Amino acid sequence: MVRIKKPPEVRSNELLDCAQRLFFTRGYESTTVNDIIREAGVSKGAFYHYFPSKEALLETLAVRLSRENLKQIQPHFDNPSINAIGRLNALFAGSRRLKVELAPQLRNTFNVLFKPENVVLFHRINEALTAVVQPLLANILKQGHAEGSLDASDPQAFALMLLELRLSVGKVMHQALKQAEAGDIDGAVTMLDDWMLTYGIALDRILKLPEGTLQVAEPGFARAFLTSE
Amino acid sequence: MVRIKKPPEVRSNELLDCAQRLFFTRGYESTTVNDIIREAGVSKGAFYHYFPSKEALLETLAVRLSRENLKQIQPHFDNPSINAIGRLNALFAGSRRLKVELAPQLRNTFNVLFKPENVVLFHRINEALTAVVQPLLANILKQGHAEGSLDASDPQAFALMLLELRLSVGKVMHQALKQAEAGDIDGAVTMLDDWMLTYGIALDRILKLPEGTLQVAEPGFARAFLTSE
DNA sequence: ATTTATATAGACTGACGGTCGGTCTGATGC
DNA sequence: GCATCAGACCGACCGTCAGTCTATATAAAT
Repeated sequence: MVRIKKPPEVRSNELLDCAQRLFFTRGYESTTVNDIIREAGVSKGAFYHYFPSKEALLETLAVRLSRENLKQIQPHFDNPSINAIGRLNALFAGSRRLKVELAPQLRNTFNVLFKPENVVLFHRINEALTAVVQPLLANILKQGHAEGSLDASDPQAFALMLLELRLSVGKVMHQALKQAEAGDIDGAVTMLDDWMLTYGIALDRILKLPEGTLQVAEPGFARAFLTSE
Repeated sequence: MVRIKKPPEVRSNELLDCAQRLFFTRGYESTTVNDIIREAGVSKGAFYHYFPSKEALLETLAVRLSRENLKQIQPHFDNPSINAIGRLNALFAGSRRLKVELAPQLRNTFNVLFKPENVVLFHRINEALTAVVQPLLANILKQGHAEGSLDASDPQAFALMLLELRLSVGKVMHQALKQAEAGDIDGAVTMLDDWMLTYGIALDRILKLPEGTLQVAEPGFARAFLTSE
């Protein structure tokens, strides 16, 4: 094979790109290192020059993804001028906008990440994201606690719990997706809407807020997410 | 090798036993099928006579474990004579008793299950357990909602969320264990106690109960769990 | 120009999950 | 007592895959 040399950063990013594309279509386990290097047009030696193992590549990828994700929602995290409730709602609104905009992609992502054979992929990404988001979320909660606008005596703990709760919504989104794909779109929409409602209620209660304070979803969100092309 | 024949149920249970022991000491990925059959004194053929794959064995094991676990806490689930709050507290008390009794074993289990290389093992077991426990928990919540003693408009959703929350405690227990093993026992005890407190608060709030109604831990629980031999 | 460090190639290895052809045993029917 | 059969059990073998190793091309440094 011809020997092509590229700046190291370009190469490793190319590898990450290919890996990401493959992981998110075929899944982590069933994507082989050979698949990745074939796709990237690179030799085994080059691959292992950049990453000590397939796992390490996954780790790097997870970090990259969570960094990218953070960049998108960062604005809502560091705006201490508005109060904590406002920041939380801005956060929800922002991620909602993102979700609807990228719905088709995101649906696919969800479908992949929640497949049982992709637990490893899911877990790594979620862990990286949690590591990045938890302290920021805790910060907002701390601000709110100081302001007296919400009640999170142990911000770190509450932050982790909120993130954990989010997973249950993820699970249900996945379930709804399957149901929608099976044809029962209305049933799926109703289910997801109900859950988002319950999710919002749970969050309000955890932070001792009047019900309806945190807006995690808006009417029509479920349908928009499940059906938009 | 000498050919020894045993009733199918005995054999498959032996295989499950060995697999369980190995998975919980070395981890899932790093236990090979050859390890299992060596330990069980059985041939490859026999193994694949009973289980179509290593994964299928894990699945069966997860189901077995969740069934066993359920048997231990079953009594607290089906006693509709007392009210829902009482049942929930009985459930917590029961699982607490179990935790302290089996602390050393359980510590080991936690340490294994939360290792990043054991996500698959963890996920399968947790999923099987959730599938079994969620409906029962939802039942209690429904009863409580009907009684008016707690507020869980969507029992299924709340049940899943409670189970999800439980995981955050699991994560922290693991963290505390590591800290304790590193020598900082007092720090670990304090951390875990704080989290259990916060956990209890979160549960109370989610179900709209006065703070302190649900007793997820008692003073000294963290120390007992972390230090008992 | 020569050395050194870095980047790339790709054949090769070892381990592992899984398969396959076959054997052994005990039960059933005659 | 013998033939037949199912299914428990054996273990050599296979294909795949992550990871290693040696060789070499290229750029940078001396």
